[in-house]
Amino acid sequence: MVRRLGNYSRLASDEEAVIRQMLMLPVRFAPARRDLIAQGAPPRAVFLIVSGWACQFKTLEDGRRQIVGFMLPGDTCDMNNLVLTRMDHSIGAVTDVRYMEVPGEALQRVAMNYPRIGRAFWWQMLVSISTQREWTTNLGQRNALERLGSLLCELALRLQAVGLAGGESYDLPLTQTDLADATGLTSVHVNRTLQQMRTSGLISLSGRVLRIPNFAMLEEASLFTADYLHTGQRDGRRGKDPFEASASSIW
Amino acid sequence: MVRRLGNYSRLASDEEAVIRQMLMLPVRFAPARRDLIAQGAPPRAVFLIVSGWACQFKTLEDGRRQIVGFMLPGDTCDMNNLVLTRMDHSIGAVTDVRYMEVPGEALQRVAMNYPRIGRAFWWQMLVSISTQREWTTNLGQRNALERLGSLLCELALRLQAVGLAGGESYDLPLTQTDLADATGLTSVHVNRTLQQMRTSGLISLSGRVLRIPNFAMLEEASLFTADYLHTGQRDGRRGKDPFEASASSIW
DNA sequence: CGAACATTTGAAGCGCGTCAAAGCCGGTGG
DNA sequence: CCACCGGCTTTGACGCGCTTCAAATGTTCG
Repeated sequence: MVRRLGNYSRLASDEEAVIRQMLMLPVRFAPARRDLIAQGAPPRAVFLIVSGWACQFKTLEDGRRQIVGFMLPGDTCDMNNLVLTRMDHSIGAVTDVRYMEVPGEALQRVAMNYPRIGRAFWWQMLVSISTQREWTTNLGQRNALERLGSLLCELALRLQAVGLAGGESYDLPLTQTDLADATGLTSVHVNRTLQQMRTSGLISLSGRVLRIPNFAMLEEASLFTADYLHTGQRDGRRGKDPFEASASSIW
Repeated sequence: MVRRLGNYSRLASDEEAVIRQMLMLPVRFAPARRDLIAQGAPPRAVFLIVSGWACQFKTLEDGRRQIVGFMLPGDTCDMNNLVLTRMDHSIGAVTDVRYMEVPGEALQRVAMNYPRIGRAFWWQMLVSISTQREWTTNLGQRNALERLGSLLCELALRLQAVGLAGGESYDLPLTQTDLADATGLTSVHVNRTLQQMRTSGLISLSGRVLRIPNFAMLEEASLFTADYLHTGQRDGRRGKDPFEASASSIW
């Protein structure tokens, strides 16, 4: 689960041990659709997703809702919690979620004492900013098909990075309403656009299984490039999954 | 200029001195519309804006452009540069810009040795994530008037935080095309929407001077809330500018 | 004074939203 | 095992917000 960090900075075994040590924490549970923490609440810790999907979202006064990011297993929320005094967004469970609440001090201490780990935290935080910028661009410049396509590409790569997407398909537990809230569209239009993507062979989606028969084709149709995920290539390590071959075209 | 940091964490005079020391760097210059650094380039340092406005933007393959944030005097870009290997966005000068390139190592060293300063950096970074989330929401959920209104509110508060907006007006060097690229609209529609905002008395804008006669009214019309800027209230210090009175209603 | 650029205006069209109703489940209880 | 229910998906008709294209009108600055 916390191989996420290993993705960013190669960790020695003692460093891994320290992390595992830090994570000797009770595993909490939230059923689907329950909030882990709500906008406006005082933050209490850093959330680490153990299993299931969660999402970060903001709510406007009149009820409109924007999902600003998804949290997959191994992801942590930003460290908002260590410094700021109020949550400016909520974190909600998409599916049943098992998670931990890691005390800020523990994180800070470990990050201080183990520079490589600290560096991994930094990396993670920068990637999350970068991703947020990409979402901004997604909503500002892309049309419905491109938005959905880009989102599905991002999820594919992120899931695969934690071993939850093999081959060319993955489990997509989002409803069309979730997709709508994430892409700034209506669920009706998401539905129609997904159908269009199906008939043009970009994806197949039934039940909760999404299949992307030709990743490169979807990337192109969506104007997706994976650079913003900064899937580290600094030390020459790359995955060998079929997915990645095309995703890494720009590197 | 770097009272920005002081906004986040009250700094002792020796800490201020250290920062000033670190900033004994040549002041560089970029004319309006020139890029400070381009997407794809290897990052070289952290940019600190001394005077003028810059913007961060992403460009899609087909030329569409999304401004993902503005950098005002006193702002630094994120520390992308210390960790990641490629810029995933460009930084461009909106007006003539004077700026510095602060070496990553210097920043790191200072942040390590002076915890309060380090904390201020953290704060700044978290605020920038938070702002990016707000922009995502802006583009995803708000209509043209609300998007423009929210942007103008944000700029008002940020300018005022560095002493560049007094009373109820400020200098807005953005063209309508810039506003369009930032809000995901076309410049034509920006134009029409601005007119509507003028006739309804929300703003007056001529030349480069923007006036917001009634900040609270604009906030309400735009569904703007300033919480995401996290203008620290942790130690009871608040500004006393007329602007702020209304902006802080939710606190 | 004239070129380049920013703002403004008009007319026409399309992408996406809205509203509403109809299928399609999976789950629950009798 | 079936009846029923609530939530998700799908479909249709219609309308509006915003885009597109094009041209006119400032405005700035060499």
